[in-house]
Amino acid sequence: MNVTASESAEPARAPERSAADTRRRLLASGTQLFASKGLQKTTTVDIARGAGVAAGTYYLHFKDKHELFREIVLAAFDDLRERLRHAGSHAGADPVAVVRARMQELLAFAEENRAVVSVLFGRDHGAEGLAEEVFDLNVPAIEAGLRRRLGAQTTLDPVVTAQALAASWARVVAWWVEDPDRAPRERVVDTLVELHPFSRRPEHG
Amino acid sequence: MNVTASESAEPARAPERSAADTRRRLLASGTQLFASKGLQKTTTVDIARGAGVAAGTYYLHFKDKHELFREIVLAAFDDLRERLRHAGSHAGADPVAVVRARMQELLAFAEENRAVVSVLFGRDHGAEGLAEEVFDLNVPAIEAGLRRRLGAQTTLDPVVTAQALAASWARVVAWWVEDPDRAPRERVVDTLVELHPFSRRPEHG
Amino acid sequence: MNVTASESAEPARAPERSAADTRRRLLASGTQLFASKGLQKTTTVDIARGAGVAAGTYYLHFKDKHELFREIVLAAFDDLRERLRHAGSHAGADPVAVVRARMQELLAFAEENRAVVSVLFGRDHGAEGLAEEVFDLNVPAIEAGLRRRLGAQTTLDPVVTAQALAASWARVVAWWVEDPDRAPRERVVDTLVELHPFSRRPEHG
Amino acid sequence: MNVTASESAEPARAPERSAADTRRRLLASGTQLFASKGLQKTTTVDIARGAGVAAGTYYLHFKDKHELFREIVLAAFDDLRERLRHAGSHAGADPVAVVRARMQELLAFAEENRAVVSVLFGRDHGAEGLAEEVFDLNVPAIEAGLRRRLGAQTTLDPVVTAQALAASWARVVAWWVEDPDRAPRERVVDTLVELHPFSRRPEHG
DNA sequence: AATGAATGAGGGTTCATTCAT
DNA sequence: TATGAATGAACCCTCATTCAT
Repeated sequence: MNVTASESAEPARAPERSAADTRRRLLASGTQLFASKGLQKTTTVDIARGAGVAAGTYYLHFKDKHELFREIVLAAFDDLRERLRHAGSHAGADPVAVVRARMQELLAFAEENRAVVSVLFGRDHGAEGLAEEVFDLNVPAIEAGLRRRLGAQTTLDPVVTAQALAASWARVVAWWVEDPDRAPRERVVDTLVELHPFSRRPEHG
Repeated sequence: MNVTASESAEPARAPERSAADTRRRLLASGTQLFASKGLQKTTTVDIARGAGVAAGTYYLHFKDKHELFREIVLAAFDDLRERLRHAGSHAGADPVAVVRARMQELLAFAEENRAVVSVLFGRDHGAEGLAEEVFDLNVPAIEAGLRRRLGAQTTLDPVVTAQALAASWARVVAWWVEDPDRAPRERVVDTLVELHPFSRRPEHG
Repeated sequence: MNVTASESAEPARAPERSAADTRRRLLASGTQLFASKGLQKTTTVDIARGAGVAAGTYYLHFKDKHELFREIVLAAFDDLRERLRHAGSHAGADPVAVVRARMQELLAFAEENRAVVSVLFGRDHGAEGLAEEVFDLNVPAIEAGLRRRLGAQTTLDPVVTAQALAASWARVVAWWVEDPDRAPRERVVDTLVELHPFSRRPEHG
Repeated sequence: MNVTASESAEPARAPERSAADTRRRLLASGTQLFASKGLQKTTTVDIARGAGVAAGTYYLHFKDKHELFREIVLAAFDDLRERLRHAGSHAGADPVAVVRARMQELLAFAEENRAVVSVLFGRDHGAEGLAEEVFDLNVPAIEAGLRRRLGAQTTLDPVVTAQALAASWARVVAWWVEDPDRAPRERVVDTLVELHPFSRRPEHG
């Protein structure tokens, strides 16, 4: 990943104004701007300026305005998905515990990546549907989990439920991230867990 | 204005290419386009063309590109809100029955106003937040209802729950309206009702 | 010109909403608007509205936007010219007395026709040069007067002097009319008279 | 930046199609067009074309249509004011000599900057009052000069006189610049000097 | 890799003028 | 005469993208 001329003399330092670094700074600048103004009101020139480079430099790293957005969204989703998977697999066999672990992880992620979460889940700032599409990719997984657990004994339609859950998580997390003082983190987790169908007491006694 | 039943004295027809009619056609054209391409990709020229009038005519009826959008959103929300209120007030005292009546009304509205629902609840098409803002206006009402019913005996935070519910309804309705064959209407209603906290069996036997 | 149903009972009154009246009102509305916003920022629709008629009515009375302006300017100049001629011819043979009489008349006219004076002499509001052209038509007359009186004995070029005088009168009158409290009318007259070359004491004794 | 006399080390030429150069060409093009057609009839596209660049390039250098105009007017007035001040301060103590020096400088300036003078003093081409406003800024200085010299012994009101003089200079210079053959430059100077109140022989003997 | 000036298509908006009623 | 909705050309301005250096 790095360093053109690292022999041994320089223990760690390198001309870290390298291409990779510029790319990183463009990503950071873009994330910031997309989170605050949305895709459509953010210009490539703004992004470049925010990264401290000239306008044309942007196009050495990304083929057009949308590629940077795509990159941010895809990387963030991959990261988040990985964290959620991991959180779930460590929670034991109790489905409610898994849900809780995942909600906790979701809010932790949100707290650490506020700008990114705004881009992913915030009300559209002209995102052209990418974030939404990627988001939809995860709905089937939710649906599968529901099917597995709920079986046939409820009136809950798994597809509809998956849509509902995904939307409520996205909304709550985006809302909370805007201002984490709106509610204590644990309260949010508790509520999301409680709202989940798995928390529902068995149909009969 | 209501020519349909005119006596006979009138020569024949009124200027039926009246301003009000053009305005209506612009609204229809705009709704269609906003639903399919979003606010930002829709041009005033498109809207005018869709209404069968010249570009400048748009501005005789709406002061700028956003006024038409505002008009659609505000009128639709007013209409919907009224229908929901009415549905609720006819459902008796059982809170679950109220929820069910409202979900039914919501889906009926969606079926009758597919394009409008896309604009209201669809994934942002560059809506500049108006639909979202208006939507938020309704969250407090949901929250108040929750507070009244849930009391202090649950772990559900009313604010968080309101966000979650509003988001899930919006998403489900937008998703369903895209293609009503995705699920039978009653199935959707049942699911939404079941997911609502009021359907939850009381905490203690 | 008028009256659909005037029998005889009404001695003098007539539906003075006749064509001539509409025309007059358009002229008045235009004068007002040209004076306050200038030719270019005034729209024909504004003029019509100001006259209490529909947009299209304007074109029944004036062939285009400029004809109304032309009318105002030409009529006002004719009126002013006539008044100045008359004032001069009543002032006797003393050239300075003639100048004084004319300056007095000019300021009287200005006071009575503030809006019109703004249009005629005010700083261009996008007047497309008509007022200026018409104004120039009067410079030769001033020049002729100077030639007659000054003869060859001065260093004053009559053409240059005529330009200078015309411009100073126009400017002073427009400036004064904006707010007549800026200087007492007689003071303005005295100054203009004093500045006129005829007030200059003879070259030699 | 000043390439003209570069040694030899430099490969050959700098990007002489530099921003500063383009900016200069836009200013020149704008001055030309404003002088001939006025602010309002000049389009930014015209200006760009006149400068040999694309339409959008205009906005890299000026934020809107008026900024270029402002720039021209302000720079020209600054320049002119400086030259007049300098001319006056070199003319000795005789007030008439000062006036003469300034009138000479004014006409020299006009001859060297015909287009700019048209913009500054020409009959309004829809200038939106900027030139006029800036012009007015100079009237108080004229007024102060008059007050100092004239004292209380005349009937001349300094404010009115200042308006009259400023207007006559502006008009004469604009008129003369349109076609300098209209009068020999010295003749114009002589006339303006003679018309100035300072040239007036003392009130008594 | 980087620069940054330049490009030019395209969108929103205005308004003088027309014309069917 | 009057109405007033409609027209459509034209203008200002933005910004994603290119390219010579």
